[in-house]
Amino acid sequence: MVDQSPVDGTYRADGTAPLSKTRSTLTDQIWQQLRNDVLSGRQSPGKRLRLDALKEEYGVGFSTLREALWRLSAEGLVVSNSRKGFQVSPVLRDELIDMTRLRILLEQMALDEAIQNGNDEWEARLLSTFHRLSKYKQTDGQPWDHWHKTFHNDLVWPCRSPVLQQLRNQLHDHSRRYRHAVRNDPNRDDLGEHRALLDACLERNAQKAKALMAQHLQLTTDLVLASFDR
Amino acid sequence: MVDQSPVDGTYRADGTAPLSKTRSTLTDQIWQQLRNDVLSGRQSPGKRLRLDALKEEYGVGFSTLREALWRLSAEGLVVSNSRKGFQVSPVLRDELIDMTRLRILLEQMALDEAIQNGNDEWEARLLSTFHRLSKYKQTDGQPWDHWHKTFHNDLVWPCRSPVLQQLRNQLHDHSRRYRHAVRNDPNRDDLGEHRALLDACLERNAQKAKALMAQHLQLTTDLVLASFDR
DNA sequence: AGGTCTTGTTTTTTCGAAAAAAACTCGCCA
DNA sequence: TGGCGAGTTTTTTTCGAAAAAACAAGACCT
Repeated sequence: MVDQSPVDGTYRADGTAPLSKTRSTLTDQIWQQLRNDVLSGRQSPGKRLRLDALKEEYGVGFSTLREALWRLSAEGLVVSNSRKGFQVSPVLRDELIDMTRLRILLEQMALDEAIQNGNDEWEARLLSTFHRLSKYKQTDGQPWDHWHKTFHNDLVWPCRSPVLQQLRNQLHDHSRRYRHAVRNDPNRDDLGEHRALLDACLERNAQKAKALMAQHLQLTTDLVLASFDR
Repeated sequence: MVDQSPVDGTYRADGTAPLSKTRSTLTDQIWQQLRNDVLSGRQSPGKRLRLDALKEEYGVGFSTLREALWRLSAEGLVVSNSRKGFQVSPVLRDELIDMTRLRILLEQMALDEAIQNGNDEWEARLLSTFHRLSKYKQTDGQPWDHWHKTFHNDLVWPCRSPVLQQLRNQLHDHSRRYRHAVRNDPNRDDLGEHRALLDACLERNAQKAKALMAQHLQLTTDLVLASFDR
């Protein structure tokens, strides 16, 4: 169970890795790129991933690609068809429903514990991240995605269960693939929903926060499902 | 999120893959072998995995090994230290505690739904698997591990949530690494605990089953923790 | 002694070539 | 028409060599 978010949590618009003492390996970089492309929908669900084509596209050798692909396949973002190459995991209506149900449960669990343990630093963090999130619209793509994920992570920041955090992240990332499949509803008040969550946390009102979280996740899912059925 | 149990669920004492139309790839086989060795403790926690040594030990080339290792690293069974090779993930007291808490919750959730949906086929399956499990002792290693996992999977077989099943399996496998770290307590009644779970399910007594499950998992954990502190 | 520079050794990372499979083409036949 | 099979092309899988990085052992300096 490796933490699957960028190592240091910093966000860079161009996707470059931050400089550090030890340069990261190529496999790592390509993994990150591919992962991002899959999550953002640039590599669309179900698409066959031919090694030759990827070699061109990402400018690296076979082994590097295959290492990255196996990694993604263990995460479930890519499926490997024995001896018939790789393919971006398809999106399935039922999986989305199933996943959302689990997500709601896990997020609520984490939220409960977060609100129990929350302190000043938490509040500061939340406000700061919310402020940053408010600068972007969902249609802004990458930057919005980044701060959105960060905000949701910050919401449950005081929850001291790495395993739970890990599972949350796993499901969050998977959901992103679905979210990107649809154009966003223009008369939905995204920011408002997040502000409501923020407020409930500042009030330490666990019941309210959990209810809002369920609504928030369910609403997104319903919109995606609606577009599925068209 | 790929299902991480052997593809077809059959068990073979010698660990050979079942014959099928399309032979599986070498990477797949090595992944499975390495995975098993890590879970069974044959490759002990924290151990540095040198490529050269593995090349000898498993008789395959670099790429094959690295693909398998990356896969395991995505599952969290191995950690990759950028440019400093791989190592079996160490076991951590806190992680075990954390994981157990989550496991209890997920298992209970699944159990609830299973008991709701359970039917005749379920009962037959459970009895059959329990019978097979009863033929082995925990010290028998692989075969016991196999039927033990199968039994726990069968307990929640009617739960129709692939995502939940997936997460359960993930945590179950991880726990196995901890379980194997200790000699089993001789005056613990393993089989009895499992029979009690079986009975509660046949009675469709969800409350009882959930309580037993919590006890079952917690007891194992406590034994492991005790040996940690020595 | 403690630090650090140099140099040689080990280990990991990355690449492209060769082997092995799979997919495709096209002619043949029923 | 539709299925079968030989031969060809494409694509994947596997390997070992070469490059790059990490590590270890002394030599030297303060």
